[in-house]
Amino acid sequence: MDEVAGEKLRGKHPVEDVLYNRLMDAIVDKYLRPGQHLNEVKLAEKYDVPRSRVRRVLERLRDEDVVVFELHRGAFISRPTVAEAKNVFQVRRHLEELVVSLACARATSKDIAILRDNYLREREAFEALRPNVNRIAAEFHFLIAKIARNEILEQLVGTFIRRCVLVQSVYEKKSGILCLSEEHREMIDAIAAKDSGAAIRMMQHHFDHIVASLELTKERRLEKDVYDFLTE
Amino acid sequence: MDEVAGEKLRGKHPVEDVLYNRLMDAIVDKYLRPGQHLNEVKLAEKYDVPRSRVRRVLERLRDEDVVVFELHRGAFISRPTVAEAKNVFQVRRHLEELVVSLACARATSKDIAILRDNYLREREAFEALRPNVNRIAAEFHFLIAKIARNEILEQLVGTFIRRCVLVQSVYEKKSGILCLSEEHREMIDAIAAKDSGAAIRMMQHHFDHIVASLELTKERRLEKDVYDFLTE
DNA sequence: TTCAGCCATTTTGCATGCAATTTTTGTTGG
DNA sequence: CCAACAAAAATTGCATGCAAAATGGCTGAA
Repeated sequence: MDEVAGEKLRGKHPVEDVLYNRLMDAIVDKYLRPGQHLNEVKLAEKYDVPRSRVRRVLERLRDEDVVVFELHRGAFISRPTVAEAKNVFQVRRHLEELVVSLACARATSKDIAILRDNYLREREAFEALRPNVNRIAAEFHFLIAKIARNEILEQLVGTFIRRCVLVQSVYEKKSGILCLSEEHREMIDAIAAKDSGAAIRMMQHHFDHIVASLELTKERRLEKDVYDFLTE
Repeated sequence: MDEVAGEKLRGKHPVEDVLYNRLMDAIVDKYLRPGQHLNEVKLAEKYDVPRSRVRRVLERLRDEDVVVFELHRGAFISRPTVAEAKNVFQVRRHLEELVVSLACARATSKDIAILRDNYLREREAFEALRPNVNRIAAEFHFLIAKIARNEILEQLVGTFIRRCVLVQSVYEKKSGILCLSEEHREMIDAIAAKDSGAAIRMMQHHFDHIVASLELTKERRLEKDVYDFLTE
């Protein structure tokens, strides 16, 4: 999940990467929720970096559509609408069809081992009710993308995974925390067998289940909830 | 091709959009070729804007992978490698399969009319040997993306179209300037008939032909060619 | 003549500071 | 007591200026 590192040519700075990763992790772990305002000077003070760097990082996040800038109001964690949510998942689903197809053709036994390791970690985290299940599950999809051996696709899928986390952060039904790791396991088997037809079908079903776990009928506004917790 | 306009919320500025569009047009029209260095102060003087704005625009182009920054050397039009070229086209082809599929389902008669108009303009420009054929042809693909009515997909396809122009700018075989407008016409017919199966196949063949028109066997370095014309 | 090493120039990277705008708070009048 | 208005505080947007780094030219020695 760290396609950020190792970019010396661009005007990137290790300090910025730290802040970038912290913020992104906070978003993926759903600690920072959509609608949240990100104060530049406070972030700058907290991490002891000049404000210009904070701003640079926020702009980087904006370019990934993870935060939104409002004129003279600053940066906010972006709050996808229902339409955006559907569109993002539609595109991601399609992208990952290509991903598994390529992964089936190119996966080595070592790749499969890495996937199986991820499965075990996800299962373990799920059973122990650890909060980082989501991150491990997201990593699974990113690992397949790496196996596809198309760097542009890999990077693209990475950004879509993060955007989808944001969507889930807003629209996920709290009730049914369904276990999706078994679907991951089945997909690994299909990839290992190089059965791309089966793998693509599994991926489609997998996304059907994920989207089904979302409440995409009405808009939700999270930032209000912060104050509305009294009125409900 | 202008998904830039109308974004007041982001910290964007009309003056920046002008420069952005100028640069992007220059790239799409293959006036600015890959490897070209972009001097910040000269651009700033030419368009009479502070350097900070030029820089902002260049960073925006960098985020679309159209320019590359090298540390303390500045911005260059990015020069895709053979591997990148293949990967970009692979992803774009797959994305546009989804695009036509959706377009078939959602195209109105007005949409079809817009496409046919584009076809006529492309054909006309082709026969008149006008240099803007490429831009019109690129616009065709963008128009279909708009018809698909998925804004995220639309925007994404837009960036991939531009990256592919860059690839063609480097790797296109000079010899056979083949006429692709007929394939566009056939695709319009398929979309009008709402025959998504046929439309997808057409799109695939279309991309086969485009990729076939590229010389993707060896790396090409354009900026060297400027000087290598003596040695060949 | 040629090449290595050094200095000057050019160009970018980035921190600082000011101006513009929003948000909040305090006050006054109804 | 509440609403409307005004002033102040906070926060962002952005231009300017300086420091760091790379390129190109120049001198001197082999």
